[in-house]
Amino acid sequence: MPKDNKDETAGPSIVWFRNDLRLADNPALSAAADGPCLAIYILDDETPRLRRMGSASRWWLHHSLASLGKDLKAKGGELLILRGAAEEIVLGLAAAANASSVHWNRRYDEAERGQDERIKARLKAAGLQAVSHNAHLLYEPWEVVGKSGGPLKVFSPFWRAAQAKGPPPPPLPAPGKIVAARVPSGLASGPLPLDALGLRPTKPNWAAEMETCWTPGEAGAQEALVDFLDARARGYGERRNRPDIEGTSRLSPHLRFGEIGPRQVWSAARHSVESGDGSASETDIDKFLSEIGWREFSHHLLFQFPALATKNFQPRFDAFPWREDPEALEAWTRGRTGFPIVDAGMRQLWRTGWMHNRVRMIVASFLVKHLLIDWRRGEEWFWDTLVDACPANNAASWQWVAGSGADAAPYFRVFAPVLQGEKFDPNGDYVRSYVPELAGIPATYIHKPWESPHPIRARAGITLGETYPFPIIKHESGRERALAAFQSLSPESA
DNA sequence: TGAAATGTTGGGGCG
DNA sequence: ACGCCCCAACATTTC
Repeated sequence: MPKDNKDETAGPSIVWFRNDLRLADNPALSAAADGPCLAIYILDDETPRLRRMGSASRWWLHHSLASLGKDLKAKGGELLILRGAAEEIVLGLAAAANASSVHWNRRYDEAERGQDERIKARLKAAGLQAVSHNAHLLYEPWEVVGKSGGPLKVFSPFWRAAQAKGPPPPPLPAPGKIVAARVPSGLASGPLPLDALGLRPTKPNWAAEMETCWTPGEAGAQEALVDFLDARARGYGERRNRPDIEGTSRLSPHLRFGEIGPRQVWSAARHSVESGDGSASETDIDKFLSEIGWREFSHHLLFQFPALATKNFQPRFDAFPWREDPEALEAWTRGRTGFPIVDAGMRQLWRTGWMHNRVRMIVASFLVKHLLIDWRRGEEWFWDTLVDACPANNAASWQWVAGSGADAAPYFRVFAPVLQGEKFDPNGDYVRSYVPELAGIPATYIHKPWESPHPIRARAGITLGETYPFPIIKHESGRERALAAFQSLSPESA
């Protein structure tokens, strides 16, 4: 960045916040905050082909923007909230403010990249600097390549190649002080109060419980990371699979909105091992960082294959005989499949905007294999209901489970909901907290209430088919039907 | 980052 | 004492 020869008479810089709602380790902000700057966020529901953010994400976004606004103000800056087609807004603002440069951190979704390219070209044509930075990933997708120079389609070689590039650069500090430039008047669409975006639910306030279990914003993200590394990272390799305990970092929505960046996570995690004051072992931390690796891999795949959310990565899956079954889909989304671990997961998602990763695999496998419903229906539901819904992770993970993805789970891997429940929620505590009608069933039967002796159900106040559903499909027959359906596809080589 | 079926082994009960 | 069966417990393969 031309720092030294900055023309003092030139106009302000603009920093355009997107998926990077933080002050620290934010290269675009640091570059723009060199002098007077305008910090903006644009809610763009208008540009064609841009995927409209889901409901749960919008709730999160509201609070994250509120937090960012406060944090900027504390440094002397100001966050301008805008709404509309970003291309016209950025160009219009840059002209009205007589800006000298516009900075942003890169996005990796195809439509978003296209938008950024168009804006960059127009800004440059207008004689401005338009500079993109990396805040979202440890390594740019195009930097990690195989020996032959091609994209890597299997996780392990990908992650090896990425790590072989050496440690990522250390995170940047937050700017010490920010000078807010004067907001030009007479903009076609001027700054709005945050509430005017209407990001929060109104009619039924379905976000009530979400308010109690999340702290959106940079401070909440840092707190989550520190809590995790200090107290919960020990034994991560095992504990991460247990939905009944707080064994994961719960950083996903913070990473999604860039309230914390992967370089900060990487640096803090490595430091906690090397300094010896973290509780976790080298193995635990490597396992944790490999989850960051999966996030990188998802973005790598999305970059190589932009249609990741809508098209099978393996074309042979185009012939898959998916079923239309609105009733089964509804039972799945509402957590009424009759399989307690599946229903608990779907209700955790609905109530908290998040689901434990192990349970995500179980419910996804159930939708795609037992119900034979297209993975895209699941992807769409998750997109709307997850606070961490991300174009890369959500699509890559669904394709992974369906078997249609890169380095995907083999088609014959069908999760058995009862066994998974018994293995990873052994006392049934997770089920009890999200399927309260089963609370009175003892651990022996909590994952298969239909097998419990009648007196036990009576004592627990359960009448199957009334207070809790019968399984909507028998596991064994669902499994066989799924295997037959997958068998009908042409082999991988074709 | 499965599950189920099938195969193998080895200890103990028992005729 | 010996072989036989049963069946965990583990290992392998098949889907």
